[in-house]
Amino acid sequence: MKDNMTPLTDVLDFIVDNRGKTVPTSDSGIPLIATNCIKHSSIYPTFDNVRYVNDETMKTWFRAHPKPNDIIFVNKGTPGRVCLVPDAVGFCFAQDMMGFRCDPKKIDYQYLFAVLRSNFIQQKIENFHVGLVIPHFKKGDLGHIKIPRLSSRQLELAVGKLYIKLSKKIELNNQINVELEAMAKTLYDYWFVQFDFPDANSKPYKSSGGKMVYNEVLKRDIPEGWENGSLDDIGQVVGGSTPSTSERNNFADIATPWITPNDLSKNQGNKFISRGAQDVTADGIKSASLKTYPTGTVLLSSRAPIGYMAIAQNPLTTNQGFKSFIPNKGYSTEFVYYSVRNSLKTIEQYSSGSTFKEISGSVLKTVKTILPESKIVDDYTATVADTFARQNNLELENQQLSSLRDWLLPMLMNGQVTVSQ
DNA sequence: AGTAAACAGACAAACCCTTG
DNA sequence: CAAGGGTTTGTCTGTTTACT
Repeated sequence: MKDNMTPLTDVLDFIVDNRGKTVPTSDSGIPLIATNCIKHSSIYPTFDNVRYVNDETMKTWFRAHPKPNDIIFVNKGTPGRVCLVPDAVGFCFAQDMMGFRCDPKKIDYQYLFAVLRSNFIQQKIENFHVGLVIPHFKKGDLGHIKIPRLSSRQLELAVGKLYIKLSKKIELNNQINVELEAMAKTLYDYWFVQFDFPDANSKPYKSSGGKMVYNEVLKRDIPEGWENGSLDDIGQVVGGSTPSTSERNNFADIATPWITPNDLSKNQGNKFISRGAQDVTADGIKSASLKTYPTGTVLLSSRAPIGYMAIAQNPLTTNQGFKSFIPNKGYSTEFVYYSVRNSLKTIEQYSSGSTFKEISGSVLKTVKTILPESKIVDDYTATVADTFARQNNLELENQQLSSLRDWLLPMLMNGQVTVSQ
């Protein structure tokens, strides 16, 4: 790395620091973010499990508040995670993190932000962890974090801006995906919940007076010709398993993809999955009598967090935390996906267990659902197939963008690659 | 034998206390 | 009172045990 380094503390103007004391919260008011809101999947803090403080607390309790373009630095739990403070701040923060305010005469916040997120600095930070119980980064060690400097401030700024631009493109793709998802879901609801699928004259069926028949099992009117059924009717329900983890031969980096709920929680937001953290070998498959599921299988986590869903992008298998639907009963992946999603509330209600909730395969199979005429299902599939393909492409593009970003950053930092300004 | 539930450990986050 | 540390709480998940 560069020989030209500046201690982190030398480029900062101020540090927002509210560590060590507990904020009184209230039911509403100004959002109070905690360390779980600082994630590298987002440039800005997210508002997960956010709590609130009232005006009075906001004004009097804190030592300081973050300002736009401050860099929030987590120093407890998983020290080193950083996010930027957006232009409209809209939140305050308390313990276990600090806010770095850059001295604009000395460094651009964009560059410092990119550097702090680099593996190079993340590893340095890890080396300073203290605490026997909880990893902890001491404020006093900030001066030991050395920031590599480039030949000019202009170059640094360009690097920082490039990093942020790539990150923003990734987040934009994610937003597009959220909207595509809403569209496909809305269409499902419109066709199969409200029954306003296009009739023979391309008019919405129910609203245009399409014939409805009372169904005893579902206890409501459904379009004539449709039937009641259960989730067992729309796909083959299969459960995964875990080979003995003490037997090293059961696992490998590249073999048959094997998905655990943990892979989906890390993958959050992604609709398609190709592989998890570990693959299982032929030995592992044999010892746990695992079955491989085909592309297009709909995965549903069935333990602890019930309801993580994903679609197999290639043949794979899962651990025991999943029940999956192989779409081999005449209903498409697209239809199965939303039928299951639409049943999640019931599935959660049917789950049992004292330590944590779990839905068993046999109970899952009994969850009632509607079985439309196959032509309507086919039409739906044809309509949303393109949306699914676009979502998949955007997810793949994001994987490429983030690996590009993470590959490029160290090259830029050590001068192997340069940016035209 | 295969599936479901319980157990227990790991981990992370939120919170609180002590010390200089 | 700031800063550094631990305690508590809660969640997640692989493994074991129990039950068809």
